[in-house]
Amino acid sequence: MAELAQVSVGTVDRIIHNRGQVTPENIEKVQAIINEYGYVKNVMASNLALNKKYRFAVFLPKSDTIEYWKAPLNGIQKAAQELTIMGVALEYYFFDFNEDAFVQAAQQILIADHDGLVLAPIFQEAARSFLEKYQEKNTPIVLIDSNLPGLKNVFYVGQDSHKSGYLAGKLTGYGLQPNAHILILKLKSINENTNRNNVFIQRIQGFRDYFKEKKANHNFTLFETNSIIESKEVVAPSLFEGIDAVYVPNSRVHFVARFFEQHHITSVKLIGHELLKENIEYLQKERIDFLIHQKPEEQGYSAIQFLYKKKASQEENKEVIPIPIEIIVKENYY
Amino acid sequence: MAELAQVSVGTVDRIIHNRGQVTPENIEKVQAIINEYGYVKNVMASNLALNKKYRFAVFLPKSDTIEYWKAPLNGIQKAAQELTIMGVALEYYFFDFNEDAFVQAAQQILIADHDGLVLAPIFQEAARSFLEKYQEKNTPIVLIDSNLPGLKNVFYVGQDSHKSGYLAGKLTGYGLQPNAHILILKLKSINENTNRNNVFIQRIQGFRDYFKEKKANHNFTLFETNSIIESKEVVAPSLFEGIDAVYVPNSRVHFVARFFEQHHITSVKLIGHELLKENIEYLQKERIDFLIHQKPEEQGYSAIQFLYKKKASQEENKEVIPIPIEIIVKENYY
DNA sequence: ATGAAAGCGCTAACAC
DNA sequence: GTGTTAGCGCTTTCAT
Repeated sequence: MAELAQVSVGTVDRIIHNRGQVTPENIEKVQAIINEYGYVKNVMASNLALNKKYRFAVFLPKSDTIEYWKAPLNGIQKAAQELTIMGVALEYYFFDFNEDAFVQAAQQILIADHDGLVLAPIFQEAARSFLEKYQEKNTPIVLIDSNLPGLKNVFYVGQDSHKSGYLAGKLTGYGLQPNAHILILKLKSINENTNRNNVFIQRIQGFRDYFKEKKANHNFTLFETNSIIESKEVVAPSLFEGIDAVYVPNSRVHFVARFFEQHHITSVKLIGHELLKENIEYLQKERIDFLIHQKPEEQGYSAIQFLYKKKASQEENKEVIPIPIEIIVKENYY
Repeated sequence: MAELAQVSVGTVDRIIHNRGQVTPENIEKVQAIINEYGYVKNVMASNLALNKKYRFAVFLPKSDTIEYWKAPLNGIQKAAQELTIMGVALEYYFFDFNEDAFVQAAQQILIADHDGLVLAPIFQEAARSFLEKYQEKNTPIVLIDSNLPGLKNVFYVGQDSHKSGYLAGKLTGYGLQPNAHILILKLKSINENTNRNNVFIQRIQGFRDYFKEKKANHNFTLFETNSIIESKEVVAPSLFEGIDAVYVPNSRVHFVARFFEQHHITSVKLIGHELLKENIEYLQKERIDFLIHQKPEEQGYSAIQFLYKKKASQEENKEVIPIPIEIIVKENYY
């Protein structure tokens, strides 16, 4: 910078980072030049000189067994790649999908040393007590996928479950006749006793709220079941008799689609969540009408970007980073 | 890099940029180390040393009078801001929405000197002859918003009009009864004689194709009109009698929504394009059911990012950068 | 064919 | 309180 015009680089530096030790006159002189010439610091040179390193911990379920967790990981890796030149390095802690494994990984994270943490708080209680200890490190924490309300100093990049259930309600209701019969089919999954289950519950609540608010006079009927239909036997086709639309609040809507396919059930609308491969397959086959999701890759991506910005002190203050809710049909999937 | 392990920085540099002047032995030695240690060049240091500047020309209609053009400009500015530290500077050429102004601006661009160009080829013929001359500069060109087929060495970041019309067909047809009556209402606009008009034509074609392919047996009826309904008088409410759904292939769907509002026409589905303020207003009021768009900010953003990557030779080779087609309803607008 | 050295813009340690 | 200086990793020029 044009320090030549006035003083030395040292002084300018002290002023810019207001480390004090400068005469008011000088600080004014330099400020004037800054304003006049519209000086902006060269981030690259700065980073080069600082040679800063950021080490973030990523705490997620193993994604080689559960497709659902691949997407956020992809986003995380993409962000990591983009940010390596900024000195960002990730340390992964993957756990098997059970509470013991979660707790064990948590232990390791506590003894390790990082500049930030992103985690999916699958096991609510375990996550809570882990985070309480972790918070003493005074290092930013970003929750992903499902929230853990009531913790302060914890950021959230994830879905708005109630809102997406509400949207599902809208799409389901759109074009249905009055007195149509809707079935909410909550298929059991490994998430049954986890924090993810709250996501499904909130979606269902959102779904119901939509009809309560908008179609109250339409005499909709809502069933709810926890049946599993991975094997045909568990559910009888009769369950779907007289039903006009089925809403599956978790990612298992493809089971229903397959069931329809096998039993030649057509003309029942089918709405679900998440772009899992199998869901896409039935979307393409036009067995599923709508899939709703909040780009999970983007959640992972944003979480890492957020941590970086936070550390590089490029402001970034909001507590919740919203991810748009997207509507996917066969015709706009790509 | 670990040149210390072998030779001097100079030699390493020559190898990395293969400028020759190196013994095969050395090039092998260094290559080995590169592979082993997974060396990746520090882009920031590189840029610092190179002190490179990129100047891109942005050639768009004035957006202070036409809301439609604000969005891509926003995206462009966002990208510009992110890339200033990479030495990117933009030069804007805005023109009034007429061919003369377009041609005049084009002249200026031809005499100026840039490292890349992004433009909206509103006036097809004028744009064509301009681009033919511009291509001699041998500098990358990115088309935005509407394509100009048949030009080579020209990239496109924009919408897929046929596909989005097709999607509009799907959403319109979803939930309609057989024998429903659909009106395609093409409202006249300033774009009538421009390349943008092709966008609308292609959307309509996509819309029709959807019904041809999927609902042929449903006995849909399609009307088409070029009426303007900015003043009430032009269109009579009777036009909408017996109509179940209206599709407006351009961004003027809010005129229809307002017309419905004024004439208390309800229970006619309304589908359109673009998230203009006024369209959003009627989406919120539930007068418009669906709005389809391909994030125009993202188009602008991607265009600039593309140019930068192209120049910084970070590969980037595809000719068409796809922008997802998004479905917006009241419940997922934010 | 290769090495040495200056400089890109900024930071931080040190000397005055 | 202020100036000087080395060095971040890379490019480029100039000797050798």
